[in-house]
Amino acid sequence: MQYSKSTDYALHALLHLGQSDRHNNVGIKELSVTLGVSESYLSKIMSKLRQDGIVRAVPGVNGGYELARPAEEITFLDVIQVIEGRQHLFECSNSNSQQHQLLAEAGDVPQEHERPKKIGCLVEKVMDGAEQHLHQYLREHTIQWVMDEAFKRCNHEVNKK
Amino acid sequence: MQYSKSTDYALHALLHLGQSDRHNNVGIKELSVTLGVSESYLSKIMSKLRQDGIVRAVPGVNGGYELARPAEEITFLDVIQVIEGRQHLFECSNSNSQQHQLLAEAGDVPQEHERPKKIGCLVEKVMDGAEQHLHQYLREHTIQWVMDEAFKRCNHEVNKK
DNA sequence: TAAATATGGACCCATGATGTCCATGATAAA
DNA sequence: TTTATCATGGACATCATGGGTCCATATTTA
Ligand code: SF4
Ligand code: SF4
Repeated sequence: MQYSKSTDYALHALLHLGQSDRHNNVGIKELSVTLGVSESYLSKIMSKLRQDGIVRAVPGVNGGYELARPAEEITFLDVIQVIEGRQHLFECSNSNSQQHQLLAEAGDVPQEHERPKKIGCLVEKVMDGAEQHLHQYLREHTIQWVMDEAFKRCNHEVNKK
Repeated sequence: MQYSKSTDYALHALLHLGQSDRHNNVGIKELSVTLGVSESYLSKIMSKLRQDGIVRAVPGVNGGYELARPAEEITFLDVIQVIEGRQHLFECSNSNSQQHQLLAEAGDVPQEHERPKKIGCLVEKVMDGAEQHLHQYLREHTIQWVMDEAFKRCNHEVNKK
């Protein structure tokens, strides 16, 4: 259970776009040599990012990519969800087993008025809770945050001299 | 990016063991029909759980599995790490690219005394931080917790009548 | 128009998840 | 001691997905 390499590439590509000047779009070629990934593969990733409104793309001579919105509005969660999809971390695969009856209905039979009762599974409750915590943290960190931190470190390094 | 079905099965198997009486071990056959999974496959999972000290197994007539320690000491994180492994959620795959130089050294050259400086990557810092939050939540929820909640619900249902 | 650039479909390969089957070993009951 | 019961682990089989390449096409600017 790991994030794919594509997520790695996407994050680094966005960081490069962020560091480049605004309104100065950078082509797939430059991104490719900077990240050390083939143009073919990287273009697939950039295409996804464009479809989800993270970057803008302009074809033709001197074309390329640029961030579609300020770097402080692009969170890690945004990027990850574009690449990895939005499926839940945990999805029950045997809700028709005997186990399910026990856990979901807690050994009791609530048959009045035929309500299915939608109590909500306890296992999913834990897993979804965990996922929420993960997502909250990823939502609080943006591309801009990384660039800011890098800048601070740079200054600190200079002051030490 | 999703937890595997094996994790699902492992959790449910442990819940079943927890609900069964202590010192009354349950065989792979019973687990198999309860969860609706083949004996062959489920036994692979139970074997893993045994190797990591989550359950105990005794062969022979009237043999089977039982929890190796109290249910309140078996966390969701324990189970997940046994099945999914202990690799990090994010592992950098291109630390020799040009990007890396920029981010890890923040555009500066700390060449005094040849220290590699081990500053720590900012991207990994975010991802590992997120992973810590995820793990913390999973560490706080145990097999016993699920059983307790199910019990509460059962009581609540009875009181309403 | 021509060169540069992004887009998207078709395809390939390696790896891992899921699952089955069987030979072997260990244990307790008869 | 014998035997039925049960767990263990290796060898496969199958399938989905990640990771990646190649090429034909469309779009834009010089
Ligand atoms: S109790 Fe929850 S996880 Fe278990 S089978 Fe039912 S829905 Fe699935
Ligand atoms: S900056 Fe971090 S994530 Fe990026 S290449 Fe270096 S180690 Fe990897």
